[in-house]
Amino acid sequence: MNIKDASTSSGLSVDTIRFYEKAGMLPAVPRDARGWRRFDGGLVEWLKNLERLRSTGMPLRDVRAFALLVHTTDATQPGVARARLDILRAHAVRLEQRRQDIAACQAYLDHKINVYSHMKGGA
Amino acid sequence: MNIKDASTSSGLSVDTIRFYEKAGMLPAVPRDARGWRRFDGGLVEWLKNLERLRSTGMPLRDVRAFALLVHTTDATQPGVARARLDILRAHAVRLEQRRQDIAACQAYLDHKINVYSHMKGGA
DNA sequence: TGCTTGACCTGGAGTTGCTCCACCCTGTTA
DNA sequence: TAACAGGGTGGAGCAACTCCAGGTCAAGCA
Repeated sequence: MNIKDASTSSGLSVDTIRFYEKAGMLPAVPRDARGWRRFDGGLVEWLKNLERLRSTGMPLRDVRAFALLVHTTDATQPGVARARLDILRAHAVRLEQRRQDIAACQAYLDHKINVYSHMKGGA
Repeated sequence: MNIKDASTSSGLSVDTIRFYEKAGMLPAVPRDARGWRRFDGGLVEWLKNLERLRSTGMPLRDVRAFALLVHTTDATQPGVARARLDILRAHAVRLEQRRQDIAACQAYLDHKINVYSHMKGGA
């Protein structure tokens, strides 16, 4: 699979994929004879994971740390699974915060939309 | 109220408040004899609105457009309420997308956390 | 055969939205 | 009178992309 298709299936832009590779968030990406990146199923799955984590606000430094743990260590070794868990749990906390921010903002929007909708000049 | 207190009650940093003023997202902020900004109740409420909108990802250009509409136009004039509604409704759509992203990521995290938790080296 | 097209490559500049910093002014407190 | 706390400004720095110029290479076509 070429980078364009990897972009389409992962939801990351072509530029972002190249940026992530440079930033050390991908395992070694194989190249063909022309020097083009080749993406197999495992790599595309990893890109999808990155998209999930980033679109919900995990900082790049955490993503990079997680990537390093996943691609260079063995989760069955003592401490490694724990280190990965710490990063994921921290993100779970962040998600809960964001969920609440969104709920609060939705309440605000519902109220304002209701107010404006009933005005003379409104919808 | 000084800028520090406005920061505390709005949840925006002092630097961010000054940045928003420069970016044209606040109505005229009165100054005292020393040149210090003074924030009254209405201004603090507006800062809280900005915090809600920004923390949930409304782009600055939309916030700026909304601020301009709110502070320089009369919502009872034809078209004005409608213009404000358009911006708020666009954000409501964005929120729904984010809610879904978060739900999907939460499912991913739950799965991964479960996997790592049951490993030898895990928690 | 040479020419154009299209998909990729790289390095680097530009953008958004803050965040930090150095340096300055002023009222109060010891 | 000196230090301190709270503000002010302009500008640099940073995160995370995004865009762009200029280049390579294989395929299609006149």
